Amino acid sequence: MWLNSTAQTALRAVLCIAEQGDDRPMRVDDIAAALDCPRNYLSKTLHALTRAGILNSTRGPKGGFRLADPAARLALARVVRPFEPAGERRCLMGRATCGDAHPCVVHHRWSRTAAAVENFFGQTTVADLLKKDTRPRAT
Amino acid sequence: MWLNSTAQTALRAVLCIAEQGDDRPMRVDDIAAALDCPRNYLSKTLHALTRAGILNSTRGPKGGFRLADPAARLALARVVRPFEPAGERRCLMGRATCGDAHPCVVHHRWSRTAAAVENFFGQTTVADLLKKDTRPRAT
DNA sequence: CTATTTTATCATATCATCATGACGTTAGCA
DNA sequence: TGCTAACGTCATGATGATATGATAAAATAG
Repeated sequence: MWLNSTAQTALRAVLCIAEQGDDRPMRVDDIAAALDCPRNYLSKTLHALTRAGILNSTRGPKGGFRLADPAARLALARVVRPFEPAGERRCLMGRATCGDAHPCVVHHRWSRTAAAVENFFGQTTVADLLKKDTRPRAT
Repeated sequence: MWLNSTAQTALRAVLCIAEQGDDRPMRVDDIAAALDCPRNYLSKTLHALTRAGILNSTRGPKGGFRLADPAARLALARVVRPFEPAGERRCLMGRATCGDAHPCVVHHRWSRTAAAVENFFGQTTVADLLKKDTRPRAT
């Protein structure tokens, strides 16, 4: 609905790594198996997360990926941002110049809702998602 | 950010038609000129809006497009819905089975925010956007 | 009926995203 | 040093969204 498939995979991969909590790095193949997603494409995605400072990668035997920061410090926004289209548009109608100064017709009505969404991604951490919910959960 | 370019064009086109308020239908070429967008692609988009019951089209001289319903009855959700990807996903992580019964790890946290967004599109009408704002506006 | 004006549709091109497979690079270990 | 396990990257293809141009179909005017 709101995230492209690469961003979804990134989120799921980060959760997968955070979930096992282990100190050992987790291998691409294991993550790919857990998520049931293509290995090489996942590799590229994980590498992008590494460049973004969200994961650390180590090569060679016993290598793999682990979180660069504790899950409680990792907001979903950081995980998702590297996979958003280049010139991330804030304007619902795609106007380049839209802002508080030169708003499009929807700007003032939309900006409250948009802020709520940004707040969700900015405030929710990976650790939050690992906490057991009151209801049963999966993956 | 939230709408693909076709949906943005659809919204702008509907606003353009609603804005002139005139009883005469508005021609594709005029709308395309107003929005500065490709004529034939816009034609397809307008035709999709017609199939969705949002516009009426008439062919031949004096033909064109006009709103099927008064702008006050036209929620943004109706304008945008025909251009959303086929199997519209509610789940942030793209899980097919995600719902209140079998939630993914983000479901309960995300659903409140998602509801706010749906509420925005469902409650805001085209007429709302035509009202003058307290601040200066454009397009 | 014919010409003109307009929407409707088709075939095709272009581009970004998603995905695959092959190969290169680095690190540990004996 | 040389083997092997793992990440890193490149070339290429598949798919869907976006866009263009040509042509068909409908309605009006004369």
